[in-house]
Amino acid sequence: MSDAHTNPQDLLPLTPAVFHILLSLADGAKHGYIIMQTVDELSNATVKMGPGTLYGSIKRMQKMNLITETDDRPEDDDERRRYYKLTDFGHRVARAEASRLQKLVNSQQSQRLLGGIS
Amino acid sequence: MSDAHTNPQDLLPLTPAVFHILLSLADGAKHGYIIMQTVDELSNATVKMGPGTLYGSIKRMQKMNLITETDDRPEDDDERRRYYKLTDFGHRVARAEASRLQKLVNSQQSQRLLGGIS
DNA sequence: GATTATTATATCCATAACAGATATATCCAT
DNA sequence: ATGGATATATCTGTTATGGATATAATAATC
Repeated sequence: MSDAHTNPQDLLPLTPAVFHILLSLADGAKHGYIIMQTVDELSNATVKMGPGTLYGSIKRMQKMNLITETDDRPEDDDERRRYYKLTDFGHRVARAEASRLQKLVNSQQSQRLLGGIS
Repeated sequence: MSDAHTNPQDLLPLTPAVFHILLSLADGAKHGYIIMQTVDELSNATVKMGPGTLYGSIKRMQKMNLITETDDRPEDDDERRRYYKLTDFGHRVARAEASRLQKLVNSQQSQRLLGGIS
């Protein structure tokens, strides 16, 4: 569709909200409300994602083909819930962003702050 | 002034622009134009910070007491240049943000993307 | 069974952050 | 002296975010 020829690098850097949503979906499909809670936990309550940011981001991420809605759900599940999962492309983009951040925090400059190097 | 009693954690998460500027100042005072170039290099040209973002961020960061302007400069230096350095508070905040990101990329979810864990 | 709190999605609006264009002026090399 | 790079600064439009509000279904309590 709109990816395939798109280099994941071209989407970097991701906005923090988008990256956190991708991260929370890394271990499987989730619905919006759980995504919010996961982000809260994952970030030790540092990142508080309100509904505006969440559902707005979800819409944009669908257009970018980073995530798709899935019908896969448990039986007798709350029907209000809408589940989303990573696309292959979304997975590649998430990996690229994780890698970018990893390099950043492992950089000379970051290590100087954290460690430190003299 | 406005910090001292402020917990660095309260300012997290930093915006990417602010964090990159703090990072670029981690090894010493720099002037704006060099900060821009440093950010470009530091991010492997992924983050391109235009003048609007740079000088706007610098203003905000001064108000937040993350950086201060310094008179310390080489002799016969281009007088247009304005040098900025980290405050102690800015240093602590930068360290806190670096630490937060480090935890994030070392998290279960990130490792799953990068590695991976099954 | 009625009532309340929680879960869940969605939109709206004000603000903040950002990207890019424009402006201005100095420095440096040719 | 002319032109290109350096350097700061502001302005404007766009995007992202946070928080409030709305609505309704589910679950818990009484």
